Amino acid sequence: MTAELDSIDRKILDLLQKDARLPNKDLAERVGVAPSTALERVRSLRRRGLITAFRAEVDTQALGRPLEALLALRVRPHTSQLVDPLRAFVLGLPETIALFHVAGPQDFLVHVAVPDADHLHRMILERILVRPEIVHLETTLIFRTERRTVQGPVG
Amino acid sequence: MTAELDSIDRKILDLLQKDARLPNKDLAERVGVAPSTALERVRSLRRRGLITAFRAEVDTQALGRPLEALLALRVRPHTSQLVDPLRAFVLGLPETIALFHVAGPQDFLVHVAVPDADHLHRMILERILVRPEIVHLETTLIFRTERRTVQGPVG
DNA sequence: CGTGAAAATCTCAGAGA
DNA sequence: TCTCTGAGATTTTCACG
Repeated sequence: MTAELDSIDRKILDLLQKDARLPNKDLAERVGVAPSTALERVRSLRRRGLITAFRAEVDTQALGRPLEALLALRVRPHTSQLVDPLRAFVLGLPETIALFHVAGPQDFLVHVAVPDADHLHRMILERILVRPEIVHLETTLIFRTERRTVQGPVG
Repeated sequence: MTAELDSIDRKILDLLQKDARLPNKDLAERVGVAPSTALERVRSLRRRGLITAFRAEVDTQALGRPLEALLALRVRPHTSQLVDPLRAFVLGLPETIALFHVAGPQDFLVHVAVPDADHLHRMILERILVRPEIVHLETTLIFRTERRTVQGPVG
């Protein structure tokens, strides 16, 4: 079937989340199968949609954007006529890292990385708040972001 | 120096964020240099800390955890004696995808992926709120998460 | 799921701009 | 300092058992 994962699949997912470039030969050895088998497992995981992409992670600090923040946006009226273009707009901003469309009074959380507080301030005033559909904005500075690898079905 | 990026570096960062497994030969061709040069560029980007990792992205929905949420935690007293163990605890939860340590009254935002609302509910009651240092928790459901590739220095 | 061999790629030393 | 060429070493990949 489509969602059955055995222990080999789970090990592969774990290893490739830590290093997407792990050579197939090494991957095979670490999970205890032949390289051809590992290759087919990885392909299957991609086909079934469990692995969606292989991505390089870039350090925004090294890129000259050491300051991260979350912008909580309230959009009114909350219709797709307004929401869809806004989403496209936000994702088009070079400062944006991620966008969460959330339930509750704050409709969007925008994760941004910027060079400094002044840049953030100007960006908010000159590019975000000028949009009339945004009726409220709250800024939260991020001290630190940490990510985990995702394991299989929990609990 | 350490932070200078030319247009080739920027193209490489862009391409590898979209596909970390792009063969070096193809990468070289796309950015217009010899394979050996592309190889050295990528190594240099890693050495200089611009590329921090190559990771496979896993679909939490396909993994049986279709529901995402953000948990805003307030920790009191906000001392490293309490905060550091809490951070380790949260990052150890299998439900956790990411952890933001933020400024403001909500000290932490925990991004989680769970099988369903019931699981989320039980997790919060039985594993989070039982910790006495957590004096407040607010749950925000996520309808949709979207990520962008990170570009070079902004505006 | 594994074996084995062909095809493709990676990687480095050496040379050149 | 940065890049390219060329070729040997390694890996990827597939047909078949």
